Amino acid sequence: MSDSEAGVKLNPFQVETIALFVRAATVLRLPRSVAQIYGLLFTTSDPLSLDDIGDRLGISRGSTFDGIRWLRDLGAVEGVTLPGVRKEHFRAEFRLRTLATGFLRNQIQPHVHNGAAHIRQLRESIDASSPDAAFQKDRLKQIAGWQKFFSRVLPVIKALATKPHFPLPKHPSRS
Amino acid sequence: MSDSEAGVKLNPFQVETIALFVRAATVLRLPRSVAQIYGLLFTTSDPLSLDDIGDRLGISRGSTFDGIRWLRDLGAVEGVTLPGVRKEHFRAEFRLRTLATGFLRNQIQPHVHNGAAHIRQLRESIDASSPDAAFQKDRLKQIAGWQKFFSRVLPVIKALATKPHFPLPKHPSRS
DNA sequence: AAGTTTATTCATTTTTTATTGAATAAATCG
DNA sequence: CGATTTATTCAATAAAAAATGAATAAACTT
Repeated sequence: MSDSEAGVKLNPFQVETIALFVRAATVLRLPRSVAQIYGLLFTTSDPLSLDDIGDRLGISRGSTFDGIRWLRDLGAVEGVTLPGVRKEHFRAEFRLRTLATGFLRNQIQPHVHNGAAHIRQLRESIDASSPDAAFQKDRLKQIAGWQKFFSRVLPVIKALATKPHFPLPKHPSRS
Repeated sequence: MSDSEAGVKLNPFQVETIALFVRAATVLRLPRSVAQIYGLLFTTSDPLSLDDIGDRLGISRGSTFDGIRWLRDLGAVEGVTLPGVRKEHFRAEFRLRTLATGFLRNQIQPHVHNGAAHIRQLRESIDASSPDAAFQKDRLKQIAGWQKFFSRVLPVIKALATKPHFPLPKHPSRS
């Protein structure tokens, strides 16, 4: 579906920002609608309802709901209850630490954790009496090293995302 | 397609390892065949030809070729010329630094780089005379901050992957 | 409680992505 | 050189993922 239909309800800044997020989502292979929804909320100062969102983006009720759920699970969107208004409304969370933490927690961590169990299983598949055993043990060691790397690098990334001024090569300070 | 057909030509360690890589590829949303090929080469001590690979995995010539090209572009596989053998053969590269560097270079860096140009374009979409201008400038600042974060965090990951004993910053408890 | 609005599910359809394999090109050999 | 093997392309097909929207459930109102 073209964006032109939705475009009439969005200002140029929103159109451009949403396009940027959609490209980013493509890189991360996340659903387009998720990026659209986040982009819309990110560029809208007041919280929006599900209907508001679907209406302005021209996407279906189901996609809107699924997208909001995905974003909320991640911590990228939070629901707000407006006084005297029944429909739940939503607004974007955009602190880097929250986004990074949620993404790592939901999308990455589970797999890294499962990986440890799979490595044990891998070890058992080696036939010690085979002439390949030495070679296979070597490869297994390699995989275990990768696993270790990932389990250590994730907290570092998390820490970097949390600290606004993380220690790195000197750079011109912001004005 | 089921793996059973291919399984008969693979030992248990290979079957398990390939399954592990296929799962990892699913997380990274990379094509299954790429993971299969890498897994096969990783668990085979001697280099294999395109025909060897397609034959043992039960995948087509085209997929095999595409997968090898993808892996070779990344630096995860290297071609070797065996003396007196016409067909080119391939073997897996598995140093973490090479893999990480290649992945970042091919899959991530280009987009981060393009991002900088897109942010400039975004700035021009703000109508300074609109009442939203201040809000939009604020959001733009936010996006620019993310961009900065990514452009700085990538080299760090690269560095961590390169050093076998990387220095884990003693980060103070978050507040 | 019934009536109404809002939230959620999920079987179907659409769209996107990956795979196939026959056709073509390039390389190598006698 | 022509014959043969190997490498590469790409249009067609299959498989996977995302989007749709009508149906159902839950929440709220009077």
